Amino acid sequence: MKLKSVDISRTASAATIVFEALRKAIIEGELQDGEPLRQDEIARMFNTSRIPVREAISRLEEQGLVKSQRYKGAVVAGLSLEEASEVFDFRALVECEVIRRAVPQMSPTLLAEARAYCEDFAASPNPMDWGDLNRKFHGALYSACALPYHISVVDNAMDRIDRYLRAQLVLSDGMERANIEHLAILEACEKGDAERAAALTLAHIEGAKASLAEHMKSR
Amino acid sequence: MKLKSVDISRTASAATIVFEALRKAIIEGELQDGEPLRQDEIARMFNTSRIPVREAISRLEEQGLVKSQRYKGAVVAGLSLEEASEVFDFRALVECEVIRRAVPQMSPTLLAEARAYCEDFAASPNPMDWGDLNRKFHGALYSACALPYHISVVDNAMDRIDRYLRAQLVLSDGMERANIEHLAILEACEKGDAERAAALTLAHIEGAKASLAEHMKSR
DNA sequence: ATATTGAATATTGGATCCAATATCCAGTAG
DNA sequence: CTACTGGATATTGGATCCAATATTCAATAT
Repeated sequence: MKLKSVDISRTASAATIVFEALRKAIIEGELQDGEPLRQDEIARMFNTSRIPVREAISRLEEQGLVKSQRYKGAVVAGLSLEEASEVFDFRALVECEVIRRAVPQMSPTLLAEARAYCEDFAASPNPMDWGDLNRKFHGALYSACALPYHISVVDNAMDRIDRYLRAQLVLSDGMERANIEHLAILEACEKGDAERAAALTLAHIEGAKASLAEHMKSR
Repeated sequence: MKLKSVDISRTASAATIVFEALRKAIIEGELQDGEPLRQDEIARMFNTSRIPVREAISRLEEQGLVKSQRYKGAVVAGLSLEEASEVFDFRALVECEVIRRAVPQMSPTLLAEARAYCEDFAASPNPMDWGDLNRKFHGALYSACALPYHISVVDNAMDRIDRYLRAQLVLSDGMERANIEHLAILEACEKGDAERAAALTLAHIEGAKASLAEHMKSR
């Protein structure tokens, strides 16, 4: 039978739609740290009832993106400088290993894809897109490692600090340096030098951590 | 005012109680891989409605302990050998770093506590307790590292493979070897030798991985 | 006998309603 | 004027009901 088929059983429930929208709003920084999430208000915005909203919020809490207190509601979970630093340390540990194991398995197609994201990142005039393209670039490289659990954990770590990185990319000269470092990482990958790619990734993450620490302290 | 006070706002909701009970049942292997979780049945067991049960299940899904399909329900998420192996590799990476950073900060009190768990583990006649005491031992050592995010991530990784480890501890001679390795790790910690503790932890985890692989292949 | 259809049942997803708790504010005592 | 009390309002947690989908199984056609 010739028919463009779709797996209907995987269509999104209302709860999933709300979850993804809230997650996006949080990691992009559209919802401020500490901002309360009112079930009623969100339900009205999505034209649904509070039940799927509650499910979405409880999932976000499990992901560490919101904190809730019984009968008081949920607020966006912000990170202290110490907490954010720890997440960076964690990323450094895991992402270095991921890219080390990814490099030997990168196909030319994948490298071309990563290069495209890298160039988009450098060329994009819209700061709102930087965070996305940054993640797409790194994600493309990491995807070659064939370690789905590692990648899912890194994604969650990234979710927690994404909004701070975005803010900092916009406010400082972080954009320029990020771009130079991306090119260096990409080059190491293209040459098949896993150790160098890992070392550069380490520097990239530690640099971002230091820069963010500077930025958060001054605030 | 002298009064033994309790923070009532942190008392557990029905959803939390169900979540924790299901989580425990899954990681202890009481619920088989692939076993469906019927909302109605669970609700009746806890004498509540399906609403908190659904919230519990959606949290479990976010933790990766169950998988659900729209309108079909949730089942306990089992791991293939490859998936389990990846989780072990991840644990090796993170737990080594955690114990390396924990060793310099271990107080005599903490070491005594860890030794107590270690001895309980060795002496416990009840296989049902082994998994618990094993986690308490490692958890006690790790708690000194003051890296709460790392620890929470390790906990989640452990949740995913706990039931397989338990089954294997019971069925093979894993218990004996685990005990010897625990003592060696503890000794390294007491001597303040972080690198040795990390190396022993690595061997401990890789040994468990190999042993589990053997066990899963034969099944 | 096997495959297909359609009704009956089971199960999940969501809406609405009620109860429990928190928050806010006016009133009152000191 | 300040601190406490009590009620009005807002918000969350849970129960019940309804709609949408899946599953099972009997009936039927080939």
